[in-house]
Amino acid sequence: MKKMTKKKPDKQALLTDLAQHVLKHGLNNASLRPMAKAAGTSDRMLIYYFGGKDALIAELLEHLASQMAVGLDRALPIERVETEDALVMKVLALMRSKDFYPYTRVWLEIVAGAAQGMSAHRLAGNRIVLIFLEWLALRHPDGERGAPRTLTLIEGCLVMDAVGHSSVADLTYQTTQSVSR
Amino acid sequence: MKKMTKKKPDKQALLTDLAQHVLKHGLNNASLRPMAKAAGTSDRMLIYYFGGKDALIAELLEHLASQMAVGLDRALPIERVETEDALVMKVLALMRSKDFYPYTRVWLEIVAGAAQGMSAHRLAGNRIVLIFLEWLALRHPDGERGAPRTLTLIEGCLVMDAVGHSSVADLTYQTTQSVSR
DNA sequence: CCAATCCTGTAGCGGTTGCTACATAATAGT
DNA sequence: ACTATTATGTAGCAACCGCTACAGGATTGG
Repeated sequence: MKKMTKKKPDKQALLTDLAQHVLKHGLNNASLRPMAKAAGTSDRMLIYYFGGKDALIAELLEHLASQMAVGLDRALPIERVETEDALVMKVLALMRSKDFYPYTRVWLEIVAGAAQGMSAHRLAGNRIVLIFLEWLALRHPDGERGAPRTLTLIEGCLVMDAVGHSSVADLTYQTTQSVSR
Repeated sequence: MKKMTKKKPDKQALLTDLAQHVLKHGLNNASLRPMAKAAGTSDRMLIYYFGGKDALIAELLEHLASQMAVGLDRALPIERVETEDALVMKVLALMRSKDFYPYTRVWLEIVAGAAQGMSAHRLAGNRIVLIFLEWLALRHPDGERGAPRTLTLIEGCLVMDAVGHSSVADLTYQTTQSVSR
């Protein structure tokens, strides 16, 4: 009974194609048949591999989180930035960049889904924040002590960007002058 | 030819019921037939009144924005709060409250939709931010100069909340001590 | 009162959704 | 070589989607 020989045919490759499709077309309207076509298979096979759409989405989100992690690591070297403002500026430039923005977009979908109580989204979103925090801590002038606040600020900026208020977002770090706290 | 007598039968009342349904069940999965049932009509009539689903959603988002505005005004009196941190704390408590959270939830859906390029969502989201900024400026210790940064911070906190990282959100204002900027 | 317009219910259309039944081909293990 | 397991295509199902055609009822202007 040696049945554990070939369990995963190429699931990883499949996931990469699926992620590609979702990054381009969004997570909400991702239905089996279009995704299957994008991955070069049939809906029939997707369900065969993953067991159902929910499971597929869960694995896909997990994959996206990892992919996002390596993208982050590759984008900015591990070295401390002088000030929080400079760090926010750099990170925002990355998140808005043509290459990375698809991830930002699907990230916001994950957040919305999590808020609606979808557990897979909540799980993946939670992990992504952890990844991000760790990543930030290595570059933040205050290390892991400063990362949470900075991340929160960045997320707020992404929200502003999404609804066409990038200028509001920029106001939060360009003006370093005194703010009564 | 006096045809302009009864143009809007009760559209406003309809919108209120529709909004109620969306606040409870989410914006993404809002399809005509369930919404119609929630509003006491038929999908047939919804399309007759609004012209189509897209137009309905657009009007609905507009309605939600207004409803949100009055909700905000009613929740906190117009008086300046001592510090930014205290203000953030108060606003967050509101956004997380049982009564208001449905709005927060659909707000995140609007943001995600806007990021996906849905114009109605972008429009409504943009307006909501303006409403929020104005509302904040009247309560912020620094007035309209401090509102943008505070709003961005709050939005970031909402994102953290959504994915189960409220503690990260709270770290951003509970610790008022020095942060190198 | 008649006719024109407005309102609304019924039924259905063409499309998509996730998923399954069935048959078959390929690939093993012995 | 035979058999058991795995892999994959074809066809289709029941449910839902937004929307429309049609008909009849209600209302209103003349």
